[in-house]
Amino acid sequence: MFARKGYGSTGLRELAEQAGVNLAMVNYFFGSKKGLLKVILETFLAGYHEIAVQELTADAELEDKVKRFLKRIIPYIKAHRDYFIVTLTELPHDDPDIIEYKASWISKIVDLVQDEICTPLSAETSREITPYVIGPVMIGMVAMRFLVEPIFQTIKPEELDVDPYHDYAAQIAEIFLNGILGLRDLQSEGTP
Amino acid sequence: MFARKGYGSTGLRELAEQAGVNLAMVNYFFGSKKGLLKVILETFLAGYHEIAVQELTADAELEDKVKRFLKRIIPYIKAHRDYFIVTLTELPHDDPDIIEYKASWISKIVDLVQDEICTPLSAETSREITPYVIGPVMIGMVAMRFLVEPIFQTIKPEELDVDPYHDYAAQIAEIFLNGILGLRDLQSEGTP
DNA sequence: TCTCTTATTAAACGATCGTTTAAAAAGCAG
DNA sequence: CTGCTTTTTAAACGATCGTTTAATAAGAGA
Repeated sequence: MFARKGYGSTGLRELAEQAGVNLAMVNYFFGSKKGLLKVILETFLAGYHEIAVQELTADAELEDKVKRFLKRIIPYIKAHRDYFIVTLTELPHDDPDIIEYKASWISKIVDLVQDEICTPLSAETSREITPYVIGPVMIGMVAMRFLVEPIFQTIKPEELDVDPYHDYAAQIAEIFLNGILGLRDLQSEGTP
Repeated sequence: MFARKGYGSTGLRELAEQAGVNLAMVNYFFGSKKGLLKVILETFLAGYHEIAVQELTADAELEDKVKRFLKRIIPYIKAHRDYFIVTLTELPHDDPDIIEYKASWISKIVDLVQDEICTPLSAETSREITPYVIGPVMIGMVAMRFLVEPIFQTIKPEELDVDPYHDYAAQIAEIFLNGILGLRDLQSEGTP
């Protein structure tokens, strides 16, 4: 409901009703409405970070690590789409508590991108890109699709039967790696 | 206030107070709270679409068109950051009225990307990518930075004095064009 | 069974929500 | 000034908000 209607527009009564529990249970278990939001953020970001650590710190080439990361993170986002949308769209909102909480997670991911992508990248190529550029670029490439998908379903209903995410990870990986590495063969696997 | 607190969490009384007008004026001029949201969406999307038309339908090479588009659209988003955040973060929310309204704009942009990027791309290279992939990818690359910037300012306050968007358009253009074209010279202009 | 902790409930709290109303103020052509 | 439209105001509308309270029910260990 947070993902669909927005955090602020979701009432706890309707939420409790849909969950099949009493209204007071929300505050009893989560402390407050914001506490419920925090659990959503925590759940998604912890899972995201775990995948990033596992795939990006692996002992492999930069290219393979990025490919494997994308091949895992895209199904992860797809499976937890609502949590992801909440995490993303509630990002800039002004609660200092929430901001600082997310900052602690994102800080870890930034360090990871720095060590595992930016540093190897400047060694392999002559390119110097900060994680503050490349991080949002990578996430943005992957993520925006999920945000606009409800609208795409409105304007493109005839192709809804085929999986729009077929080979999506491979396509994103190729574009991203081409983008940061500068040169790649056009006919790589996964893309027609 | 919509960008900072979220649409649903923003009250019209506080909004009217910050605007220095009477509460009833909002409904008098905008009809409803949702009407105010629509004006924000209309304003941003109309400006975005206009830039896309001007730069992407120009008589030039695909590469130049994309570069020029990004060089204009990034300052545009930067200048209308709040409108952009509202347009983006209120994207998937479930009001059919809002969904259909945005769909009409995004449909135009999708057609533009199809005609001006995807079609020329499949001619120049052997690559077939739909606008439903490449559109979100391009916007996502550009946009995510603006979403996470408040958090970056928390975890990276020491570099706040330098403009984080210096050469940003050129960097994004290079990564994106490398990404979709597959091969590019590493030492292009604008990137150290 | 008894005791103590945990879970669940209905009800009410004060506050704020978006919207509407009716009247006053301002603006303006004739 | 006069008549008429547009703008602005204060007040109130009913509804819903997140949260709390106090009482009851359920559960679990001794």
